[in-house]
Amino acid sequence: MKLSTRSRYGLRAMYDLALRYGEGPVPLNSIADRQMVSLHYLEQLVAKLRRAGLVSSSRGAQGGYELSKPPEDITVGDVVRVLEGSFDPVQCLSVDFDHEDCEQLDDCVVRFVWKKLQDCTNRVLNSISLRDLCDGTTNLKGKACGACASDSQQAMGTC
Amino acid sequence: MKLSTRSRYGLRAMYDLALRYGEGPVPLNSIADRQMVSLHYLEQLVAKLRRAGLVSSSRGAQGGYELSKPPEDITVGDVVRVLEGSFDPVQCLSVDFDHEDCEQLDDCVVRFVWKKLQDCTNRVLNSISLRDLCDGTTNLKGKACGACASDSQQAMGTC
DNA sequence: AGGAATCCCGATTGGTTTACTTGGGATTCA
DNA sequence: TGAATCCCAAGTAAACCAATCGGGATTCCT
Repeated sequence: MKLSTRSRYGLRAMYDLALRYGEGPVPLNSIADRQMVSLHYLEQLVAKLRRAGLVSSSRGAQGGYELSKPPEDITVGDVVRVLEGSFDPVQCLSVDFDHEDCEQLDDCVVRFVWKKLQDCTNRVLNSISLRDLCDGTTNLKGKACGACASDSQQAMGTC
Repeated sequence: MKLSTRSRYGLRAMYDLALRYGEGPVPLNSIADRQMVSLHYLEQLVAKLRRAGLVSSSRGAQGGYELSKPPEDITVGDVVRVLEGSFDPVQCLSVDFDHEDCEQLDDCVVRFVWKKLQDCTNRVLNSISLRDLCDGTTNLKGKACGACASDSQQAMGTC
C-alpha cells in the first residue's frame, strides 16, 4: 500500500502547474527547483502525463508544460492512475482480469475486502481536483469523500 | 497502491484459521493445500503473524496454528499492517517520521491528499473483522465503512 | 524409545521494480 | 547562431518480491 515517488513528485508537479494555469508554458527546470526533484527524473514522469493527455508541451526556448485542461477537470485520481499504472490493490479486481484464472471469484470473501478498499481509494482520489489543491487545506478539510453524505462527518473532516 | 501476495495469502490463511477457530491447532500444510500456497512461503508469513501476536502455535505432531484471539477481535487491518509493514501511503504520514525532514509539513496540500487516503483505507480495513469474513459476502455487503453514517450508502453497499 | 508430524530458522535465488543518472538529439525563440 | 527547452533511450545500484532449499527443534503417538 505504498505510493511510489512517481505519484508524490508527479502530483506536486501537477499542483505546481495548476497554480500557474493560464500563465503560459512553465519550464520543467523551474518546477524541479521549486519541488526539489531531479530534472531528468521529473521529465520521465511528465512524459507519462503528456502521453496520457493531462499536460501539453511546447518545445524550444520559452517552452514548457501546461495543464491541457482546467485544474477543476483533473483529479488526483487521474494523475495517480497514470503514474502508478493503476491502483487496483490486487489483479483479480482489474478490468482485464481473466476470470478463468480464479475459480472462486464471485464468492471470494477475501476479494470482497480488496474490492471495498479499491472503491474507497477510488472515491477519495477521484473526489479531489487540482483546483481543490490550489484552494488550500482549509477548503479541503471540509470536503467529503464524495460518497459520505453525513454532515457531521464533513464537519469533522473525517470523511 | 499494490498489495503484495503477502497480504493476499496471509489474509486467506487467517480467514482459514478463523473458520476453524475453537477446533484446536490447524497444521499449516492443510492451509497451504486449501489455499494453494507454497508451504514454505506461508511459513514465513505466519511467522510474522505469530511474532505480532495474532496467531499462536503449538509444535510437534498434532500441532499447528490458531488465532490467539476470537475472530471478531482481529481486523483485516491488523493482518495487513503486520504483513505489509504498514500501509502509510507516504513516509511523512508515518508516526515516526522526523518533522525535520520536510519543512513544509503542516501546510503541505499534497500531503493532505495522502492523509485522506490513509484515513480512508485505515477505516475500511479496520472496520472488517475476521468474523465478518466468516459470515460471508452477503453480510459484508451491508457493512458500512465505519464512518459513513448515510443509510442510503449502506443500502447500496457503496461505502 | 523411535519415528512421524509439525513448527522454526536462516540462507540463497531469480526476477522485477524503483529511483534515479547519463548522454545525447530535436525544436523553437531571440 | 546559440541558448533554452523538450524528447528519448539506455544503464545502474539498490531494494523488494516471491519464493525455494536445507536443515534443526519439539511434541505426540505407538
